[in-house]
Amino acid sequence: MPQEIRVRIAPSPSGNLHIGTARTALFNYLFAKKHHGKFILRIEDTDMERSDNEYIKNIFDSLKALGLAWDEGPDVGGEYGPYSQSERFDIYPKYAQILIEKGYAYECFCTPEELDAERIFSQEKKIAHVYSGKCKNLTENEKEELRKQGIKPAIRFAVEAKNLIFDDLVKGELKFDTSLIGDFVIMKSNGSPTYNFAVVVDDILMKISHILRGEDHISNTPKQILIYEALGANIPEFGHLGMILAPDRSKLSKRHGATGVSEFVEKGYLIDALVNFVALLGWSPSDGVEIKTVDEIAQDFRIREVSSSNSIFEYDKLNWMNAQYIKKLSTEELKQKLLPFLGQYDLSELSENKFTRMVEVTREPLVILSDITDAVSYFFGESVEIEPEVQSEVLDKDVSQVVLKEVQELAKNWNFDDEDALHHTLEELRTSLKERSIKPKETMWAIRAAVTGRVKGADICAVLAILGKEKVLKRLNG
RNA sequence: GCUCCCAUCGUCUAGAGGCCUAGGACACUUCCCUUUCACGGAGGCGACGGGGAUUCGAAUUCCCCUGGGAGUACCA
Repeated sequence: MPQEIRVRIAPSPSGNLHIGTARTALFNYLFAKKHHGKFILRIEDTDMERSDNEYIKNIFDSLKALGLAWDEGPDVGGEYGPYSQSERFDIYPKYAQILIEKGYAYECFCTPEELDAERIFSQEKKIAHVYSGKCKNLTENEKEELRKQGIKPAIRFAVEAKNLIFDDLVKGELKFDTSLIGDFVIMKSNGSPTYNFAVVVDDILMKISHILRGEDHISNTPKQILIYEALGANIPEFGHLGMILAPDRSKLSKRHGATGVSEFVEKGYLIDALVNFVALLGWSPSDGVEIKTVDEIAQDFRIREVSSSNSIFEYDKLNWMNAQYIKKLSTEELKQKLLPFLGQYDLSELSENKFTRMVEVTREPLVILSDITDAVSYFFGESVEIEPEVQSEVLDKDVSQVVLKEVQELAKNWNFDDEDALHHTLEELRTSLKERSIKPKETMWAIRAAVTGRVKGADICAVLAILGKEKVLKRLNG
């Protein structure tokens, strides 16, 4: 690869940063990193009606959170700006004009009605719809006449019929018959460029060397290559990634849960886990070790080895990976990340030390951060809600009643400030009750059920110590 | 309809003619550990969509079918 490697991600701010866009961004970033190139962010906000500043901010924030720092972009600037398409409006007509002068484009005065009629006609004949090209050979006089009628022309690219072949970085050789494309519009009659034209002009001007994007763009590629050729520009390398599909093999949409990166974060997914997971959709590590940092992945990344098929977004593995990343967090880091999910509790009930201890003993089964909300509920409040099954399966049993009666008295003298001591105390309790043929398990369950209202949860000694004598006694008697 | 892309366990994938009685990860499952849940450890279940062709030999190459996906706009 001779020239400088320059890749870009060009999201359109019509929604929060989509997980699919995030993956495309990641692969571009990985490719740039691997080849010591530049990663560029360009905002395609041409469609003013659907663009929103709030989404631009979301895209910035999400990309940053993902750790995908861009070298050039709307906020940081760069040599080839501006990087917001809305600020580049005046540069497109110029290039359209050049194409007209060189005979690669022409003005089209067809009305939407005429165009619709053509389309319906081809549909009925069951052939590929191709614009007839009837405006291609309009004389100057005819054009002048049309203009006088007040018709504003669009500009169409005159497509030459030929076989177009290119070597896709992930799909391999791709072939197209351009006669099936038809002369397409590059400038709308309102003066704004169409997507296919704007991207090419921007990519040429920004010296983009490699275009890695979703395979939904494959059919745009021949049109774009034609424009590159007509403009006499270097044609970049293309690589089309498979799509990310929902488990039902349809397009991933809100119906399937979160689609935006920020939504995953709000649900309690760790951004590192998300990136790692998404990298594994299409890419696989050469050493078989799946948990890796972005830098490690970049070292090992080879675009030509990326899978060319679509992949399905399954939560099972994401969940597993998220749990792995949670395990790697220090308790201090975890405490900070957990805070947003503990809003409904009065944290002042707990000292800093007890709060830390609580996190330590409840973190093990966490899959997503928001799991903490439920996992920790019995630590707060004076009384505790007893689950119905716990009541009938445990508390109502005679053994439990015996145990609790015993404990209610004994606990008054327990040392709740020392977890180790508590541990010994309970061990003694188990052995002594065992002599009265009460199983250790039954002893522990009875206490756990009465104090937490559940049959599962954190180490019971830690729970008792964190709750403290007052709350425990109250619950034992409640 | 037309054009294009894709096709290995349920899912993500390894595999680029013999190393494959197809490997790994997640999920599922059995057992162990254990005061519960979980974690962890040791096993198990489980796939080359179908049919031709090339070859001594095909998951790997070619063709057809089937299935899935995408595009088909003066949207991006």
